[in-house]
Amino acid sequence: MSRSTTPHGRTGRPRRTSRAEILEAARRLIDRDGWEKLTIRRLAGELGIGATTLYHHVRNKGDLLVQLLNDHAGQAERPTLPRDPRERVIAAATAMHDTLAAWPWAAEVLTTDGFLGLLDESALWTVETIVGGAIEAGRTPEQAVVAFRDIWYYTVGEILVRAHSGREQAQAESIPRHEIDFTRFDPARVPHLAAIADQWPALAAHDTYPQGLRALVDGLLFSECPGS
Amino acid sequence: MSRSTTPHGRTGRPRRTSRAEILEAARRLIDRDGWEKLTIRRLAGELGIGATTLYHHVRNKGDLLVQLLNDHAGQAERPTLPRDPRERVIAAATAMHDTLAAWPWAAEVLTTDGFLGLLDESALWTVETIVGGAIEAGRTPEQAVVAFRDIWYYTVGEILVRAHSGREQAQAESIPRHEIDFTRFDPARVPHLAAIADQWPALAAHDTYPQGLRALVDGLLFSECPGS
DNA sequence: ACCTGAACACCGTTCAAGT
DNA sequence: ACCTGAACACCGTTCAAGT
Repeated sequence: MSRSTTPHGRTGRPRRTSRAEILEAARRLIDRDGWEKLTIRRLAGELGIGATTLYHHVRNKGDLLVQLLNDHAGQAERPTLPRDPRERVIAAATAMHDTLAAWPWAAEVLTTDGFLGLLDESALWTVETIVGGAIEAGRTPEQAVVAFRDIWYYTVGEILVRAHSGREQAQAESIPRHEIDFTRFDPARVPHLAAIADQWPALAAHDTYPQGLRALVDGLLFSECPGS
Repeated sequence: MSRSTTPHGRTGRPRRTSRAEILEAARRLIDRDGWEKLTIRRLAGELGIGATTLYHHVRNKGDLLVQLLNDHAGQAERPTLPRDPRERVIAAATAMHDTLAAWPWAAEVLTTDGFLGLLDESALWTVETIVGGAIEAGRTPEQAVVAFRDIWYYTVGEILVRAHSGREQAQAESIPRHEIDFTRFDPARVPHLAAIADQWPALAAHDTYPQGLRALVDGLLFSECPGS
């Protein structure tokens, strides 16, 4: 009982670096320098410890990311869900989207079909809500799973495209981002692109996720002409 | 006229490494070792030249990928397009999808909103066809661009998720892919997931791109109850 | 039980020099 | 005009050793 500060009752050298400290430092690093800069070595530097010490707290870099992700998902607040199944599916998908959009690196980690196995329940309520809503809308469980995956594909695609677009000025353009030369379009070969050329940049700036989501949900779950 | 073998009429040391050779070696490397292994250094090794020599033919790694991508897109054959606008949009999106699915790294490169500026016309016909089809279906040019982008998000998401899932055995799982433990789902908290748990792996194996695409296209372009 | 430096096997990219 | 080795500033990860 003389060591009430070591809860596990372990003996030996007291740990100087906690899981919470590591995740906090990682978040600080991401917020300050961008998530591309989150490396094992830099994180160790941020913590003031040797790079190799980190491997006593984290299995590898992937493990670090998964821990960070679950922590992030756990902190996001759950919206109140509408009764109507269509609106409920949309609310859940939007919550999923917004949580990931705030931390685009998470989407990168989650581009894995087995990603479900890595999430804890604080993040899984979105999946549950979408599948449940689809079933309530009259789909079979199989169709509901397919609907979830299609919504997932759309969501992750939107986030990744936007995340990579956003790094424009942040990164010293490794892929040359020469402004799109729309005048180059040959009206004879690509007439619609040529006609729309000058409006494209303005249109590309819009956030079209919500409309696209509604279209996808309607097509997946309510294709028999919504008339209620 | 004494140097008809140097078409540009240049003088000096003849080039030993051509653009075609570089792209061919890169393809060989990708096919043999996987695209994660395509590095400037390995590619140079494959060609039997110094890594730094490559920088006389390629601006940087991003430039190499874009060249490879345009080359790949140029070789893909164009399907005959249906007259019906819905089927035409779907055919174009599917062609886009299939071309990228064969080379998933391309999708990674293309997760950039400015990607259009990097493609040449052999790849742009899909964009043109989708935008044109949407307009023919009665959408405004603005809506047509939004529709294209939503289809693009869905397509790129599907490919990236599948590409990263496929590396399961290829890569020494850096992110732990412990088989999803579906029994862990608490029926009280995630009832639908718990109920569907045992069927999930089988459902996840299915290719749902075509159905999802149809749903999205219907929702985007034909939401006013298709009854023709 | 916890932390460490040195080392391994890599990256992309630049620069001054060679032919 | 083309090609080169050496070097710079990084990676993730492992291992034997220290406290």
